[in-house]
Amino acid sequence: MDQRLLTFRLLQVFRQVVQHGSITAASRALHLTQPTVSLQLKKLSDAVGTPLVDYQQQKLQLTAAGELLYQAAQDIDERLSELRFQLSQQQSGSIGSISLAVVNTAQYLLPELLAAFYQDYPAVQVTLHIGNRARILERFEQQQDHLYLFSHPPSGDHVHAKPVVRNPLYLVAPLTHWAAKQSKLSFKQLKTERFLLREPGSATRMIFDTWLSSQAIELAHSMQIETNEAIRLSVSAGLGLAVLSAHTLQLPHDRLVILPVQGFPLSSHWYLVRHTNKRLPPAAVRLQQFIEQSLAKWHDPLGV
Amino acid sequence: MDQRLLTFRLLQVFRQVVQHGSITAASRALHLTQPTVSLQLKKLSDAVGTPLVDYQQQKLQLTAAGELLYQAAQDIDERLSELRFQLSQQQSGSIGSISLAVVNTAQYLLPELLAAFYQDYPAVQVTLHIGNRARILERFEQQQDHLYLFSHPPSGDHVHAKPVVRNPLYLVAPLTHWAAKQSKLSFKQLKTERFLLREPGSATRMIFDTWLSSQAIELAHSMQIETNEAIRLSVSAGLGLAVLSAHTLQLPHDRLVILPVQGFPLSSHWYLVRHTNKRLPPAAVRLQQFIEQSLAKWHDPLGV
DNA sequence: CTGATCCATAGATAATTATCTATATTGATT
DNA sequence: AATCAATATAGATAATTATCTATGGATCAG
Repeated sequence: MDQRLLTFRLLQVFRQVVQHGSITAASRALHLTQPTVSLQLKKLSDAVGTPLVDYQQQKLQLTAAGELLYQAAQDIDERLSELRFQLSQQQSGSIGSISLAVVNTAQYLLPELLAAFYQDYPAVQVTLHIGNRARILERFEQQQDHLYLFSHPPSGDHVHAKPVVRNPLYLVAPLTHWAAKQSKLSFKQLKTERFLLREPGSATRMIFDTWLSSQAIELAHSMQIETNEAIRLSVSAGLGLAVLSAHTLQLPHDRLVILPVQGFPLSSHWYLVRHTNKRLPPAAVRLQQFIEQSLAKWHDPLGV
Repeated sequence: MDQRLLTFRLLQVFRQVVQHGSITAASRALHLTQPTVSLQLKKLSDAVGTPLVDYQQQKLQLTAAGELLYQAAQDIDERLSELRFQLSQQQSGSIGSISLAVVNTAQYLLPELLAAFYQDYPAVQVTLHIGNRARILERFEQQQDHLYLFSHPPSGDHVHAKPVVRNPLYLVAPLTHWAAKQSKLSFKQLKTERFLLREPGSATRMIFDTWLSSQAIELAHSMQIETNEAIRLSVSAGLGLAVLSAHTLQLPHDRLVILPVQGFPLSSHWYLVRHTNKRLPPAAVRLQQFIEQSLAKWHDPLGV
């Protein structure tokens, strides 16, 4: 068999000849002239190297080789139909696998959001990577994921960042703190307090540091703690004050009080980030749209 | 997906790109220039309607659509390989289904012969049709079989008949018959005896009738019996004389004696017959060759 | 900053496929 | 013998495929 002479069209014409039982009937069905179909059949038998049809009392029947080829032609046509269906599903975004990477704090945003997404797109599979900002930045640089969620996105030509929700940063104190009773404070009143801070490079830390610089303020005492969860627990226990995202707070459970300090909450956003050059598959486009639409509805439960 | 733009060559080139990991490497493997392969890949993605490859840090990887297409291309290539193998097996004659139709008497020839054939061609399937001459003639006219075995073949333009073995017709008598003691007889001495004959149209009957006409002899008494088996048993029982094929006799079991009548045995052959216009599949060619070669070795156990 | 490597595009050509019309051949039917 | 239906072949043309060379763009290593 000479595969170089084989085309999908020849196989299609052959299948029509078999199914219609004659060259003339097949030519009518295909809107071709009878000599055209006859020649196509001849070309196909040349490609195979042996006759494909025979006539028994003027009735067309397949030779053994023709039977084998017909079955293969059916299998190939069926496989192409399945491919067409798979592609249409994949292109519609209703099926696929997506990789989403978020910094630690963003994990509070996602459980309900992803649960709702799965309701709409049960056949889409989301792999969630959670890490500190440095780790997620590394993944971004290596283009390991489709989408990223940063509160302080990287910058550069290859970064396509879009704010999707506000992320107010509140100054919090333990319930028993003297400042808890005040109705209005300035930050200078608190500059001798101990502040519990995240590691350099974390978004909250960067934003707070930037604000302090803009106010020409230096903290007297600070203590570095690695996770927001530990910071919350430490503030409750009276270890000091802290700046935390509204998305991480769950008052009144937290046993914290938000201090009404002038200039607070610090304004910030969560950004949905993707690589500028990376083409998103349809399912990732769906997830992006879903995140944007869902988070657009978010209202700060702590704000006026 | 636009199947009209798809060719086997495009799929083959695509598979090479994936397997070699780059367009340049694939072009070297295919002995094509790099722009050629790049353009083929673009044509394929145009046919599918979406990009098939992506680059992550200058490293080629498949998109989701590319994964689907690659799998389908692999499946199709595998199916074509299977077809090629099946065709080569079918063309070699080592596989296939054959229909063989023989008249009643020829059934004695075949068991050992077909047993030996199956030893050499275990994957060939032979369907054997046995009937009287009229029935097999009908099958021949309707081109229902690949091969036929006649002792008196039909004639005409569409008949391709080849003698494959001698078929001597002996005159037989019961052991106790007066003629059994003679060392030399002429037929005229027996013309008053009762002859047990097959039905008109049977080969043995036709050949014997032809001989009688050539000798200007008419039988005084005759009795028609439908099967050779019944004729043998009847001769043994003393009902009369008969003309039987050497292939049907199994002396001494038969309790018969062959009369040494001048002009006997009548000379006859078995013919392997096929339709002139009917193209034989390779396995049927094998069977034909096998039958010819096997029966060429046959020696009449009753002759000198 | 330069050179190497890989990929994409433009322009071009040869080969091949797909299709047409015209007509001859074969076999069956009237 | 004439007619009809189906098929095969010849000659021709338009469309498409497959491939080339030339060259520009992007990225990385030295």
